[in-house]
Amino acid sequence: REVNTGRPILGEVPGVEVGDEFQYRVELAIVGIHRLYQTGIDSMKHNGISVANSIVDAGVYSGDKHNAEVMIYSGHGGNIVGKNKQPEDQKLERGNLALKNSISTMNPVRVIRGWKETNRSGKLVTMYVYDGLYTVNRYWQETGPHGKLVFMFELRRIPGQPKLRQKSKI
Amino acid sequence: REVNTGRPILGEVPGVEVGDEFQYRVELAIVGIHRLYQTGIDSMKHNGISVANSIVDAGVYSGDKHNAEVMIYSGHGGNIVGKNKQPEDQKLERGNLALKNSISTMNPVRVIRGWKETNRSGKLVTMYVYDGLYTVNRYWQETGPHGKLVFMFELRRIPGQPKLRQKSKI
DNA sequence: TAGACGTAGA
DNA sequence: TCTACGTCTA
Repeated sequence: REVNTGRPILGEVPGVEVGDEFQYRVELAIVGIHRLYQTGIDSMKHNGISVANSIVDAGVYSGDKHNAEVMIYSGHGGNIVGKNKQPEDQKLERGNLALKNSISTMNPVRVIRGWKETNRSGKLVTMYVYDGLYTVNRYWQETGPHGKLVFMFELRRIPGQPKLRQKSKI
Repeated sequence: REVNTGRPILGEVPGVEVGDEFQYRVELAIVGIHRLYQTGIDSMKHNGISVANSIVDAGVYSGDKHNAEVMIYSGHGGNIVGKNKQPEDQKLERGNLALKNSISTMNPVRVIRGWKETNRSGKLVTMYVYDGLYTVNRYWQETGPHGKLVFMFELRRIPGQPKLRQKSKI
C-alpha cells in the first residue's frame, strides 16, 4: 500500500478512532492522520490560508504539558533538539503559523501522543495513540532554556469525544 | 509486523529471491536483507571479526559503477553527501572496515540496487531490487572531487545466480 | 551518543 | 532545496 493516499484531511479521519495505537510514524502517514514522517506539525491550505490539521506530541520538549482537557505544545524550528546547531528564535512560519491561524479559524486539530515503553522483548519502542480533536485557544512566546524564543500553543480537547484510555500494553 | 525479526543473516535470506523489488528502505529491514534504514553498509560479527553482510547502492556517488559482473562501491563516512559539513578523509572503520575484512573472509555480501523512477501518479519514487550475492575482491583509496580520500571497493557477483532482470515497471 | 546512499511536504 | 518531536545499529 502506498503512503499518503489522497489529500490531507481536516478533522476526523474515516476508520481511525480515539485510542487507536500505532508504533511507527509511517503508520500515521499511511492511515492519514499525520502525513509527515518527522515534523510534529502537519498543515494544509484551507480557504486559502494555512491551518494545522494534526500534531504529534512525542513529549520531547520540556515546555509541553498534557492533561485530559488542555495541552501546551511547543512550536518547531530554532533547532531546539538539534545537536551541533546553534539555537535560534523560532519564527512564526510553517507549522507555527498554521497553528496560530487555527486559533481564528477554530478548525479541529488531530492530536497524536507518543511515549516510550518497553515491549516484552525488552526493547524500548515508541508508541503513538490518537487522542482526538482539539482546537487551538491561544499562543504566546517564552524564552527557552537556551535563551531563545519559543512559541507555545494552548489546545483544548473538543467535548463529546470518547475518553482516551490506553489499551492493554502490547 | 516488527522490523528486524531475528539476528543478522550472512548470505541468502529465506524467502527473498534475485529480482525482488522494494520501495522503501524499511522493507529491506523487515525482510532482513538490509537492516539499516539509511546506512549503505550493513555489517555483523562473524567468527569474531566484523564483516559486511549487505550493501545498498542507491547510485548517489559518482565513483560507483555497476555492470552485470563487477561493481565499484564507495565507502561511507567523510560526509560526501552532507550539505553544510566539511568533507574529511574516510576512515577504515565501521562499514568500510567490514568490507575490507570481507575480502579475506570471502563471505557473500548481499547487494541491493536502488534507482529512481516515476510512477503512474507522476511521483518520483525510489525503488530497490535485490541483485544477489557478491564477494569483495579488493579495495583502494581515491581522492574524491572534494580532495579528500575515499575508499573504493570492487565486488564481483558470485556465478550461478539467476540473472537480474527488472520486473515490469509498476 | 552519534552516524547514516531515508522520506515527504512546504 | 531544506526542514523535521524518525529509527535503527553500533
